[in-house]
Amino acid sequence: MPTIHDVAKKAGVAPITVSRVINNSGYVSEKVRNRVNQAVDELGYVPNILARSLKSKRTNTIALVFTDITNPFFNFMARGVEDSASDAGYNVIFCNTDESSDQESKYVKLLLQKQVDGILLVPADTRSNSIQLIQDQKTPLVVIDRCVSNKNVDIVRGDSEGGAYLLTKHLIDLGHRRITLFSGPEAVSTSQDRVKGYKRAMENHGLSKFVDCYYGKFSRQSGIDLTKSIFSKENSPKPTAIFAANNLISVGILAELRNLGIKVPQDVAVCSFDGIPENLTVIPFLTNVAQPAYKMGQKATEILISRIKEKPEPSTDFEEIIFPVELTIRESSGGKIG
Amino acid sequence: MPTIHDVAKKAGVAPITVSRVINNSGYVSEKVRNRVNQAVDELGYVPNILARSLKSKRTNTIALVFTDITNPFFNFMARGVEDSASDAGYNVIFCNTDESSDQESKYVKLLLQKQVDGILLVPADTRSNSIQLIQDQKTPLVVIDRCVSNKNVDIVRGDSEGGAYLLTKHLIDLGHRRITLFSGPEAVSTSQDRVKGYKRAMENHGLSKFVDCYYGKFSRQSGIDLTKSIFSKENSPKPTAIFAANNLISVGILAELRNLGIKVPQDVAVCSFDGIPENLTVIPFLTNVAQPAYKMGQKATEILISRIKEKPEPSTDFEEIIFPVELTIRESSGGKIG
DNA sequence: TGATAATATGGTATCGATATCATATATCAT
DNA sequence: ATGATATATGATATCGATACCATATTATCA
Repeated sequence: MPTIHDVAKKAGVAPITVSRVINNSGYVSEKVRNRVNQAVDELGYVPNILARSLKSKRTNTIALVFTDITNPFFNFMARGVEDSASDAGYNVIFCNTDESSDQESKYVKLLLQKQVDGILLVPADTRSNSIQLIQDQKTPLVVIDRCVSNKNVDIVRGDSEGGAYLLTKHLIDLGHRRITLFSGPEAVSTSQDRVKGYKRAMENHGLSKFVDCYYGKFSRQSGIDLTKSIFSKENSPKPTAIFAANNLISVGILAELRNLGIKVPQDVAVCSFDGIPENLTVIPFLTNVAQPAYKMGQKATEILISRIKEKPEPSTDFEEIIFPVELTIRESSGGKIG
Repeated sequence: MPTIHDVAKKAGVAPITVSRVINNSGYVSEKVRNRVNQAVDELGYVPNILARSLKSKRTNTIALVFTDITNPFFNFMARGVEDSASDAGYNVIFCNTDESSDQESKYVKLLLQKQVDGILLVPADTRSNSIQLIQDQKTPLVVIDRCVSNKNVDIVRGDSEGGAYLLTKHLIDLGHRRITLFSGPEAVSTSQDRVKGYKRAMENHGLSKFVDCYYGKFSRQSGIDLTKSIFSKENSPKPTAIFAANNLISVGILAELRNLGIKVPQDVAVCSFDGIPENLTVIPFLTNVAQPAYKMGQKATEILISRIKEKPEPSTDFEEIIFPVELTIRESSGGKIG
C-alpha cells in the first residue's frame, strides 16, 4: 500500500505538504494541490488513520458496552448511538456483555488499549469496577440506562421508578389489588427501581399487604417460568394483574397464560415496562410504559462526544439525565381498547 | 498516561524487555519479569494498541457494514458476527447504511483508513462499487446475505430462490392459485431471487397467468401500502394468498388486512420469508421460511478471519456458501395449526 | 523603499510500540 | 576445555503520519 511518502515523491513535494492537502490545513498553492491530488488518485492512496491517531491521540472511535443487541430496547438504543456518532464523525464498536461483569471488564480493558475516545456503558452490576478502570485512564464515559453506586459519572437513563409507579397506579385505578410484579436481575438498578416504584404505588394506595414481587431475568423464559410457578401454587390467591418489568418478560407471560388457558385481560390483566417494537407488531395490544430508547442513545452519545471535546480540562460536575416514560393504555390491561 | 518507556525506566530495563513481558514473547528472567509487572501495576500502565498496530499492521478490528441493526434478521446476524469475532479476539465496528450506496461507500472509505483487518458487507446494490474500493486495498472481504455482479468475493447467504419456491409451492399445494408476492427493493438480489423462486414455482405448476408480484421496500409500511393498493383496486380479482418477501412486510400485511376486516387465513393466507424473533412472539402464527441469521453471521466472520490470517498469500478461489432455509408451517397459511 | 504580514514549502523530531540484529551469559555434550 | 545451544537483555531503526520550527517567496502598506 502506498504511503504519504510515495505520494510525496510522485508529486515532487515533502510528505508534510501532502498531509496539508489531505487535511486541508495550512497553506498550499493551487498548483501543488493539484499535483498532489493527482498523485493520490494515481496511486490509490488511502491515509493511514492509525498513524495519525498515534500522533493526534484521537481515534474517532467510541464503544458501546451493553448487554445484548438482540434485546429490542438496546437494539434501538444502539441505533441511536450509531446515528449520532456517525453524524459527528465517530465509529462505534459494539460489545455484548450478556449481563456478565467479567465479560464487561474484559471488553473494557481491550477498548482502553485500543485508545477509543470514549465509552458508553450499560453496567452489568451496580458496582461495576469497569468504571474505575475507565476513569483511571481519563477516558470519557457515559453510563446509560442504569444507576451506579459511584456518583461521579454522567448518566442517561429512563425513569424506571416513576414509570413503574405510573403503571401500577393504572392497574390500581382499574380496580386491581392483587398485582404481581415480575422483575429482572436483582443486581441491576432498573430491576430495583421498578420494584421501588411498584411498591410505592401499592403502599400509597393502602395495598402494602398485597405486595408480591419476584426477581428473575429480563427474558421471555423468565416470564414463562414465573407465570408457571405463580399459577401452579395451590391454595394461594392468584393475582388479577401482572406487571412485567420488561417487554421480553411480558411476552413470556402472555405466552404462558395462553398456554394455561387464562384469558388476558378478562382473567388477568398484563402490562409491561417497555413495549414491543412497532415494526414487529400486528395488533398493538400491550399496555406499557415506554422509554425513548433511540433518543436515549442519541443523547448519551452527544454528551460523550462533548466530554471528549472538552477533554483537556474535563468538567467535574456530572449530569444525570432522566428521560420521562410514556404510558400507552391498550387492551392487555383491560383499561381501554385502543 | 504512562508509556512503555516509563515502565521500562521504573523497572530499570529497556522498553523492549517490557514489551516481551507484556506479550509473553522471547526470553525474560523471572526476576525481571516480576520487576516489570510490578512497575506496570504501580503505574497503571495500559499498552497502546495503536502503536502496536502501526508496526504489526493488524488492528484486530473488523467492520460490519449492513443496512439496519433494528431489522430483526440483521440483528441476529450482527450478534452472530460479534460473538464469533469476539471469540477470535476481534472487535466489530457496526455501520448502518439504510440501503444507501452513498452511505455505504462513505463508511467503507473511512473503515479502510482506519485499517480494519477485514470487512463484512451487505451491499446496498448488486453492483456495489465499495467492493472495488475494498479489494484495491487488498483488505479481506466477505459479502453477506446478497449476491453481487463481481464474482471474485466470498459470499455467505441464504437460499432465497429455493426458499421462495418452497413457500410458494406450499401455498399451491394448499390449493391457492391467485398468489401475490410483495417483494423488497428491486436493486437487492434477495428481492430478485425471491421473485425468481416464486415465479419458478408458479410456472412449474401451470400458474404462469396468475403471476402477480410487486417490488417495494423491506418494511412494515411497504406491506401496509401494497396491501391497501391491492385490495382497493376495483373490478380486479383478489389474491387468495399473499407471500411477503420479508418479516417486516408480513407484519404490515397482517396489520392492514386486520384493518380491512379481512381474516387470515380464512379469507387470505399469508406467509413470509423470515419469521418474527421467537423472544418477541406470544403465539407463533406466521408460516415462514427462516434463514439461520445468527449462524450466517458466525460463518461469514469465520471465513473473514481465516482470510485475514492467510493474508500474505490470499487465496484466489472464492467460496459461496448458501445456507438452506427451514419451512415452518403455521396457522397464517391455513396449512396446519401448530 | 523598507518593513511587516501573508503565503508556501520543507526538515526534523515524535507519537508508542516492536522487528531485527547484536551481544552477553549460562548450560551442556563431547 | 571447547564449541554449540539456550537463555537473557539491549540498541537502533521503523511503522505512517503530524507538530513544531525554520525558511523562502510574495503581497501590502506606511
